[in-house]
Amino acid sequence: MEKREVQASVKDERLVQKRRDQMIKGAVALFKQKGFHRTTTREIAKAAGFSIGTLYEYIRTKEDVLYLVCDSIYDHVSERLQEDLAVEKGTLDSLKHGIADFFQVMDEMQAEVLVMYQEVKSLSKDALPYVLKKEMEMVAMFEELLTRCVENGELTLSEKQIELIAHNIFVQGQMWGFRRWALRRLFTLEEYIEMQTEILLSGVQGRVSGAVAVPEKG
Amino acid sequence: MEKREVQASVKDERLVQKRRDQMIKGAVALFKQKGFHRTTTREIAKAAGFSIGTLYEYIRTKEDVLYLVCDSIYDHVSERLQEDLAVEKGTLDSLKHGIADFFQVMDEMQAEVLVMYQEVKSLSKDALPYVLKKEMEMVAMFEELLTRCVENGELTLSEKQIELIAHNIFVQGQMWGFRRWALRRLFTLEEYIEMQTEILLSGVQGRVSGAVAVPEKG
Amino acid sequence: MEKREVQASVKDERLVQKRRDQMIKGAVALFKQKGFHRTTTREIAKAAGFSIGTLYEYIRTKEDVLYLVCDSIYDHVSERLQEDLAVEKGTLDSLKHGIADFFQVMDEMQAEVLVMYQEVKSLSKDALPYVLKKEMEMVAMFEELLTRCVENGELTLSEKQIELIAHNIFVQGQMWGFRRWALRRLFTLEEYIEMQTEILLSGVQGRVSGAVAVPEKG
Amino acid sequence: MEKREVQASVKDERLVQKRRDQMIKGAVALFKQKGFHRTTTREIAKAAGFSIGTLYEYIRTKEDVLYLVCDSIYDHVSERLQEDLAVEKGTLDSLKHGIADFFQVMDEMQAEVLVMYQEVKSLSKDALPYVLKKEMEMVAMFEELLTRCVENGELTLSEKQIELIAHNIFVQGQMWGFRRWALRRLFTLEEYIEMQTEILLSGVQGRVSGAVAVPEKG
DNA sequence: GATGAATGAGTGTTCATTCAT
DNA sequence: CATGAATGAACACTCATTCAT
Repeated sequence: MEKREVQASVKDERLVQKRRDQMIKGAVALFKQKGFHRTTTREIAKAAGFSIGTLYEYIRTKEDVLYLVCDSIYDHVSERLQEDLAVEKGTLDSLKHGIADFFQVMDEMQAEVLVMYQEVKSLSKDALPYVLKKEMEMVAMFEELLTRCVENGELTLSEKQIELIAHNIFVQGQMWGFRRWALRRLFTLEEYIEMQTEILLSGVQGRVSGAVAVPEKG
Repeated sequence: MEKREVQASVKDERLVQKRRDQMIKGAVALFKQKGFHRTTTREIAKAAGFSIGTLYEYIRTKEDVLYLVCDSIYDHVSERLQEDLAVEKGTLDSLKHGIADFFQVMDEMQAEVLVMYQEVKSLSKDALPYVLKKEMEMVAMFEELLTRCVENGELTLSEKQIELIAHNIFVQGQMWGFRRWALRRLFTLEEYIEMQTEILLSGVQGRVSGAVAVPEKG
Repeated sequence: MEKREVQASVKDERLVQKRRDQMIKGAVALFKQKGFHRTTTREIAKAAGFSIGTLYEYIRTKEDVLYLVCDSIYDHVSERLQEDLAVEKGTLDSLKHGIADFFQVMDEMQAEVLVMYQEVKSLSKDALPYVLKKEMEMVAMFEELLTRCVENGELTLSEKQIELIAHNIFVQGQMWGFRRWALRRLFTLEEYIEMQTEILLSGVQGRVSGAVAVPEKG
Repeated sequence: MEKREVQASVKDERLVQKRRDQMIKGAVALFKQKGFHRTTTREIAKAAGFSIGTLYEYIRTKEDVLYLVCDSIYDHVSERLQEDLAVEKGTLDSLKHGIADFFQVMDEMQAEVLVMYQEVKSLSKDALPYVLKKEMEMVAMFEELLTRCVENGELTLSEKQIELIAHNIFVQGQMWGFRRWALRRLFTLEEYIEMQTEILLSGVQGRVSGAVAVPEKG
């Protein structure tokens, strides 16, 4: 997908990237603490280590910062997931691995995910669709993983079920990020990964053998 | 739980309630449209049908409005769920019914849920814990439903599994509300309810007979 | 002509007028001193005797202040000129009287005229045509005075000459306002009025009979 | 008159002149379009064909650019008028020629004149008197032309009348520049020149003999 | 001499909150 | 109780100017 460009006055691309990285890092910390709206551009500049004037050499509006943050998050997550997809297997193990990886990234990037999750709606009508599309792409990665398993005969799932389960995985990943105040008291990340995967696959594998329904009938 | 009081200058309790209802109704519409931060107190007053001066007779700060909105939403949802719990059954059907009901409420109150979901973090350190506690109470209702099923022998689940699944149900309910831009294209509410329930229970029921795990072991 | 409305948040029309009068008065003084661009809205508010917040209850943008100033100037000048036109004479004396009156107003409103003259171009594409139209109306008043004299046989002038002379009168009036740094050293207002009128009419009357110069010599 | 110096860091005088010419040319175009205040130094630099850093090698403040522009305009106009004065005649025709020339320059340099006219007041207390003096010098040229005619017996005018008429000529010239939105619809430049000259001289000649109107009638 | 990244004081504008009527 | 005019702290954003390279 085409990158939605955020205009900078400074020409040196390397410098732009460096400054934006500083910016994003500072902004995430602030947004996490006080949210996008309660954070001022001056605070962002300060956290990034430069002046307000310099901040505006690299963005055009405050919203650009938010967009840059969201974009960077998705980039990181996508990159990680792509690695799992690269291994062309279609086995249950590769699926499990993908899920575990995703949950792990969500754990590592907890701050960023939280921010993104609560602030996307603040994006303009211009940037929102772009970010949403990125999200769909990530869901699509899980659809891909699931489809491969189905094609491999490891799972029996309808198209719609694949889509729903992909969404579930995605949301459960985010859930670990933004409900950690509740979940952390109950589970370690490893437990969470294991238990969610188990629930997911036990329900889903059951469909392979039709055995699930038996007790209900019996 | 103790109600966290929002102070009003007006003494007449009935009037206070009436005005706040007007206020909440107007505020939800506005928050849904433009979010808490982009909505001004003047707009809230106008949408509520009275002047800015009057608004401040019934609240102390803008944040009070948000708190009132959140509180009202939870009240509505809780009330609805309590009805399901009231019927002391512990059958799978009653669980299914509870889930369906919850998803339905989430659908009906989509606007409110969305608002609450994206704006809670804007609550002060004072109000946030109170709202979070309410959320825990709702999750606890599902734990209760699940526990009864386990006690009734309809399901076999550990304590931790109950808690996780309760969270899952809750999050999937919210998911219908705030991911509807993606889900609505794939499922009707009925399909969504049916499919999610199926996945949830097939995984979970499988545990009753141990049949699910077999393929994994084999 | 339709008044171009400047929107106010305050409803009480009388109050709006009062506050705007304060505002205009303060603004003219400031604009005269430092020009529109170098004057801050805060300064305008202070000069008007209220806070910056209050200022913005009566206008929407800084430019509104400029428009209000221009509008008010034209209103004052027009009003004064209308009185001269009201007396339906068409004599040379009535023309002289009109010119003298105009120059006098320009003298009295020197500050305002200077401001308007130097700052109109700062008006937006929205307000500018409206102000220009007002200016044309004022020129038209002199055309009217001149036309009556021609109809009365007091002067012999072509259509085009009437238009040009009307413009000349208008510009000479302004000239007294914005070139006073040079003119004041040479003439009193009375002298200026007398001499300009003489030049104007001697040239113009001369066309009728050539008699003009005679009485002066005699 | 002493040139008011604008300090430059660069020593090479030829280069300084070259860069400033580029600068003035670009600045006039921009000032005409958006006025002095709405034009940024960056825009000026860009229009001039070099960087902001370079711009500041040749001026000290933004205001210097305005001064340079004004100065350059007067230089051009003066130069042109000096040519007319050089021919030491003192005839009515030479006066007419001078007026026509001035109006023509005002037409050609319309953009510049407009700019200068509307922005002089933005000059600092330092530069303003200098520019005003230049203006007086130009008025003085017309005084000179008129005085010669009087000395030659072609006109009969008092000192004060000479000064006033010189001002009138000057202002009517500018008027063609900054009121062209109104005048262009009524007159061509040629018509304007002819009609203004006629009015001016008929009034003024009339004083000599009262004969002015005669030829027209006869 | 030329460049352009960095700076931060300053600007127009908004909006939660108060309080006299 | 209700109103809405008044307030001013706070904010996003701009731009003239500097200076290290």
